[in-house]
Amino acid sequence: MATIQDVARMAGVSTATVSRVVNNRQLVSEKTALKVEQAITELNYEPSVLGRNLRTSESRLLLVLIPSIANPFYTEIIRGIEDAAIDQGYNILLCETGSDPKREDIYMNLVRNRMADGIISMDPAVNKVRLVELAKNHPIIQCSEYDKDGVISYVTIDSELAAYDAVTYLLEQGHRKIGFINSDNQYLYARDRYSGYVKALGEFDLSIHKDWIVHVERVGFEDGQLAMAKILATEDKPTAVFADSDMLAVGALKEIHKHGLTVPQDIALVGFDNIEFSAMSQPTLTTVSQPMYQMGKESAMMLIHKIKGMPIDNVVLAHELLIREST
Amino acid sequence: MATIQDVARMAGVSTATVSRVVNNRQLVSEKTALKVEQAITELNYEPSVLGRNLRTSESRLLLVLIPSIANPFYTEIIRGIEDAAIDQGYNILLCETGSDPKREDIYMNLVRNRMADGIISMDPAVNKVRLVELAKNHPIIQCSEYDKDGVISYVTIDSELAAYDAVTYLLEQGHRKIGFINSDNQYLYARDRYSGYVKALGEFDLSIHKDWIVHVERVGFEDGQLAMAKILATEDKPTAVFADSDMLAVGALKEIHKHGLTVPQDIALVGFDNIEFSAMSQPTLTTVSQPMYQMGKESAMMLIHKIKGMPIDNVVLAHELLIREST
DNA sequence: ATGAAAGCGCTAACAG
DNA sequence: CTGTTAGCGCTTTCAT
Repeated sequence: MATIQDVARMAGVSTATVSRVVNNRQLVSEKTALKVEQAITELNYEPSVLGRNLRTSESRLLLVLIPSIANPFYTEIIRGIEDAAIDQGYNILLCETGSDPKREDIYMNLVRNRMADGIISMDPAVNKVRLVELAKNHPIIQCSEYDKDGVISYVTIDSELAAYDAVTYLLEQGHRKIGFINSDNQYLYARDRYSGYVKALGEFDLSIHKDWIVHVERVGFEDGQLAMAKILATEDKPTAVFADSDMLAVGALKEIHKHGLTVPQDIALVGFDNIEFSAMSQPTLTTVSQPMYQMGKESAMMLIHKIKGMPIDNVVLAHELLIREST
Repeated sequence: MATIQDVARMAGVSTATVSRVVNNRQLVSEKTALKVEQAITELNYEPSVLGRNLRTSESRLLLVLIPSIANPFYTEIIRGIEDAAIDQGYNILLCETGSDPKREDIYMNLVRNRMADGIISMDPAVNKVRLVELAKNHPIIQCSEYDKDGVISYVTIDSELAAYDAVTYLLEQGHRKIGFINSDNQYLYARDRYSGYVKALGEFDLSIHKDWIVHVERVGFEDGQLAMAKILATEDKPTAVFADSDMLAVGALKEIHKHGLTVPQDIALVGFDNIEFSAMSQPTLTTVSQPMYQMGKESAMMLIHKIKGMPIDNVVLAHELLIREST
């Protein structure tokens, strides 16, 4: 591996000149620049980012914390982050935490250690205390998940309004018995969506029917199945169900079919997130779509601005109800 | 940000001693170690990996190249890589290339620049020339995809045998008209699976029926739909279809339903990969399962061994035919 | 336009 | 057991 020294020696110039050629060609005379470039190709020289970073103390690497890459919800967001980051000369480091504090620690240390310049956290289960602590000294943005009162800047949608819109749509379709498969209340978005659900029912003078509300710990296919099984086991079954996530909805769908019922004839179903598969299921899923690509893009830009010391504001983006075959 | 110097000064020792406490506590007397640790917590010191890496010229970072994180096939593999890597004191850098040479370049440069110690490539469309070139100077492993004659070590399954097994199973079920949705022939695995398909048919004295074989450019849901539409448009429809990937199979499933046909009664369907969704579709998909977690684990271990200069051998793992509702 | 020299934060001989 | 010292590869004043 050739170093800047080797190039300098071969070109008969100083390392400073080589560095200039690599970074600011215009500061060097055409003639020497040519000599240097020749040496560079000859030696197959590639500057060591390590040396450069140590000197400039920036890595141009962005950390993206996600609980699981298996969750398709994050796919589009990440694409948005990536595009914006690369456009700004940054690369991203995808970190799957599995919501495991140990893994989180390893990755958070990467920014402490100056291996990365900042973090975009999308993990709703992340250790908030540690994250806030870290945010004191390092640029950190939350995407999708957030704290209302928090010190950490965020990009998100209005979860309460989104749930309100979905449930209101079902009500307008004539449904009066509406079930709700929701995430654990430890998550702010779950509490927000619950508020939206309650508010929508309230406007139609409907009261809460506890049996129709099921909380799940994880947001997976099986959890959706189990939750739906519980709802179907109630005496007075709902005619529509709003699920907090498409993964849950797809699980619910499977369970409904298993009971010999049809969607949307027997039970209407609304999901959340507009993951790729929600358009592939049988029937396709009505769902609340978040502007995921844009969320990613916005958070990357916010983070980079923060890294550069520019002022930033929280961003709340608009959602959209996608009406498909399941309602 | 405190540096090792600050800690040394505060503890009244040399930087070497601080370094020892951080890396090899046992080389330092209990008393001084305590003093140093006190200073470390006091100053909230975190060693800079940049400095360390520059010195040791290793980053303990592994690059994982995938075409798309959206493809669930890679999920389990990555989990395997991650577990093995973390266990060995390495972290992984997930790089989505989108099979775009420019993106690939950026990521490949990361190892040239000594930001990463090695690469696990899972991109079948990766620029082979560049990869082979890079492999001359840097540790690189291919996972799932590979070159038979190649210089790059790999972990994979026997694609030909896997396809042979799947098609033979359909033949044993009594099917004689078997369609095949295959990836583009530029991919070695596609050619291998074609051989397996031909071989199985040959053993039952069946000849190739060109109309029943459709090649797709991408391995997505829509591609599966389109391919199946073509097959269903043939005069003499097959009674079974083998798809090169579960994503294709799920698309095919949708198309079959659209035509008012039933699986497996009218058409039996076999997928490939055993992605999570293959167990969620309606009906669930018979599929060829690759030992994805183990593939990931093996490739990570191989790469780390290679980085450490240990000798390594190619690995071919066993597949398994998972019989479910679609056949 | 170019070179000399200092130093980013760390580790690893070597010496004591 | 501990300190001294010499860099790892690079950028960036400060001179010239």
